Amino acid sequence: MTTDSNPGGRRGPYAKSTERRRAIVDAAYAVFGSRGYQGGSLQEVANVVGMSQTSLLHYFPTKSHLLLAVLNRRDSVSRDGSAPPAEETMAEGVLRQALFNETHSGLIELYTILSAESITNEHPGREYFAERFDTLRHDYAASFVELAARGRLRPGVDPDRAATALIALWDGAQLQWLHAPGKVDVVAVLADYLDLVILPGD
Amino acid sequence: MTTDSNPGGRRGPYAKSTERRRAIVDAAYAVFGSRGYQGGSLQEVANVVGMSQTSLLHYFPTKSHLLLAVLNRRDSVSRDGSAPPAEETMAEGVLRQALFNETHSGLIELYTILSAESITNEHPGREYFAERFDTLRHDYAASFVELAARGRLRPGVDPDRAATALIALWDGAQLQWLHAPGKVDVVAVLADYLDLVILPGD
DNA sequence: GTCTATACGCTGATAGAC
DNA sequence: GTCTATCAGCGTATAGAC
Repeated sequence: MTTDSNPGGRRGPYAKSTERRRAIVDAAYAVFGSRGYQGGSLQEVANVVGMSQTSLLHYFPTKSHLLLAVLNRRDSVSRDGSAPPAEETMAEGVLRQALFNETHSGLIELYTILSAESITNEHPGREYFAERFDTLRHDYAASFVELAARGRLRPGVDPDRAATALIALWDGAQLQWLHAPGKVDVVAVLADYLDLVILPGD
Repeated sequence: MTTDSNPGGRRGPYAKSTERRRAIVDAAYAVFGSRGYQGGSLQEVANVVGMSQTSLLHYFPTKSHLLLAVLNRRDSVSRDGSAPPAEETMAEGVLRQALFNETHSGLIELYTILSAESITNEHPGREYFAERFDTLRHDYAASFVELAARGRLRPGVDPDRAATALIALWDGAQLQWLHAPGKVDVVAVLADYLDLVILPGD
């Protein structure tokens, strides 16, 4: 079983190469996270890795390619927090992830800057974020529908709009938190909303 | 009565100069709004105005100065929507403004991109947004406290966190709206939340 | 006040030696 | 695979003629 990212397998001749790629993406993750895509440079990424800028381009032909690699890696990073319990409600999952994010501000910075930066027309991350928001809305809406079926969604609450609201609340609260970490409690804000919308179980 | 922006008064020798400055800020507003601060260039702003890039620097010595002028102008632009009724509740004001924003996407783009971009350390707009969020939280919290005093705030809702949530919801919903205008209804999302938190009057 | 000319750094990207 | 050398282009900003 071979993949594009590791065609030779773990012990193959490309093992070192995939390791190097991983180190580059790690560095780019940090650079783009703190300066944005437009604000970060390949030179700076190369410095972090400890290689020349041209060597970096040997692994990723263009800056756009590197960004897409970072974005695809982001998801796996964010899931490394702790083993998610097999049986976990949507609300529990949201709060656990929000709590995890508090200790990984680099992740939030990357997400916040790039999701806003990518609304410009030619930004290479535009499609990624449009699709991501679509998927998130769909998934959370499904969770709210499920709650409604069990009579645990507050009457009058629309599942689709609640999904949009939950995501919006999360992103917006993180933005404020990045501007003033001491003045905003992201987890509490999310918990408040979920308590408001989801009725207590039996 | 003289001000820094118009030291000679309306008919003074600086009238043409202030007019020119206004045109430049208008152009910068459009350019930074669609490409961000880092993504936009002085050359592009100059092209929109119809002057050389160096002439532009005659009015604003650096790019940072221009950005600050744009940010300070932003507020007056956003208030031009329609004469706000003298007696208007906080909720009505929020929804009216959100509705106005729908027809001025450039304003939202500017705000969304710059508020995220400015979380990077050396961004010239950093202070502006930190203070802006502070002021907004304070103002909305005061409105929620007032509602609570009249028994119109849902029991258990914390005014400070509700203020943070309202702003977060607004920003986050606009971000999603910019990525997929047809799939997100910002006004509806805000109305849902306000209906949930504010109890109906007598 | 407006322009041309220009300085000078940094950008992403290419060519080619080793 | 990694490097040096180098490219062309764009960025902000300055000097100085008119």
